[in-house]
Amino acid sequence: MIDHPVLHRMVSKLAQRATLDEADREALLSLPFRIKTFEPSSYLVREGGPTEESTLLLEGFAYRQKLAVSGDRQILSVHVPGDFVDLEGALLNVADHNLQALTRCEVAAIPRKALRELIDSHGRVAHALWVDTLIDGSIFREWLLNVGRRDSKERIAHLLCEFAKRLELAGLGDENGYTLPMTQEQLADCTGLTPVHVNRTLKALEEAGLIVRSGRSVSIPDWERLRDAAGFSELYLHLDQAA
Amino acid sequence: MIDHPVLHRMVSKLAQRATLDEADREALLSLPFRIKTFEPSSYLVREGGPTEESTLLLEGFAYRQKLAVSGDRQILSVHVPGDFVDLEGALLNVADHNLQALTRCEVAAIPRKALRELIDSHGRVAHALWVDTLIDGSIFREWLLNVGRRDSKERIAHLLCEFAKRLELAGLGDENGYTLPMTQEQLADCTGLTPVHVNRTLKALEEAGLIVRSGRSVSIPDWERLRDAAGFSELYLHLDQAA
DNA sequence: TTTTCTCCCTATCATTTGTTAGATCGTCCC
DNA sequence: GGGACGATCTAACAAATGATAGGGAGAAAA
Repeated sequence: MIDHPVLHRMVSKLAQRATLDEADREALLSLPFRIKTFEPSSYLVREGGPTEESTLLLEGFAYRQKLAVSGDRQILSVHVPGDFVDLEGALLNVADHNLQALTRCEVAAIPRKALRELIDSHGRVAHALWVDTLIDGSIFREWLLNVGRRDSKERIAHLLCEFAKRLELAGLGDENGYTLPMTQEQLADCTGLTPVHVNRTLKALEEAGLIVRSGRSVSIPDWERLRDAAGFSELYLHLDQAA
Repeated sequence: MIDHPVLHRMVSKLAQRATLDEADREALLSLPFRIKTFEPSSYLVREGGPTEESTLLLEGFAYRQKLAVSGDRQILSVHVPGDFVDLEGALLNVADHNLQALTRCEVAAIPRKALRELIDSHGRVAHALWVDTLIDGSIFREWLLNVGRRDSKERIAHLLCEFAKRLELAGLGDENGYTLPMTQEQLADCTGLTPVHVNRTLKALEEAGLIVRSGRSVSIPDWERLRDAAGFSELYLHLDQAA
């Protein structure tokens, strides 16, 4: 067991999702793992591949994606440090999507077997992890609404709102702004748009005074206005999800 | 406890997802519940509302949906008899989406409290139910890809392929065809299209010989061709997911 | 039978978004 | 400094999809 600050943050996050006693925390912290580093755009997991390990993201950003037969890519979710990505891997036999590094990132890779033993022996930990996957599911549903039924401005604005909230939780920004670790092409793949149109849309949002950009930093002069333009409501993030 | 055939089908489905012993099955079958009937388009659960009960769909079809502020609706998933819908309700404090009856349907409504006790006391049952929610999550991801990165023909074709597989599993159709319980407007809300365009697209699929329609029955003269046109691969349904 | 209602279907036109092709800008590397 | 590179940004045009409007068919109700 190593002593990485993100590990502790992860444990406190889980502790909000189910009542964990000292033994539960202990069991979580003594999970075996290997530290691995991935370069930007390298694959952590491939669709159709076996699921040997789950990964706790320690540093950097990663995303899940799937490819259409046309080769077009859809980004399914973006993960920040502290996220337990690919928890499905412990329970499902085959990966149904790809997991790719967004920035250079460092992860703790936990063997499937150890994780399953933890789940089988520690009901409350299993409960907390389950809630984690349910919140992931809620975010997928919101993205589905985003891509299916919002126009490009709302769509991008919504994504920016979600990042603001989630980066704030991860201690990497706040409602006033943050540094977006994505290219416009990746934003396009999150929203089902083309890079050209993302560019147009960002420009339009900026002209409307909803955001101010400088490089990849986004600042949000008026959170309420951006939120309203996006139709954003944080309900789906289940931030209240205490035990 | 009543003796509904769908209950037993549900238990065998779960038994494929984790090893369940006799006590586990017994516990599942003796969950308390109330039988309720819902008329088409009535709400079983409302977004933002409390989550008092989870519902096992016994007969009929239901769907989850969310509304954009514009009033546009996105259908998130469609459920068939035997599906344990709204299992999130047992673990999350607030519903993040609506659950609506597609056809007249009959459900067993299980109190949140009883379900949580079952989960806490029967680890293997919890495991099986967790896997169920993970497969739901996988389907959300595929829908996200569908809506985000497939054009209208592929999108509709993909939806028709998924229904074929899932209705087959529920004993309500097969790869040769089935009766679709949805209007074109609802298909539009599943795919992020407009009803007019769904109509055009269905016509185009029929003219291409990929499907034959008669009322709401769809027959599939050549499964391989439809599958290829849709870019459909059943991997994401995790049909293999045995213990 | 007539009425009413919902759904299906189509035509026409409008709009959003996509495509293609480059120009520009900053950074890294030599 | 001078490329080389990836990312951003723009313009002009094309294509897919949306909006509006209404006809028609079938089922249920009166």
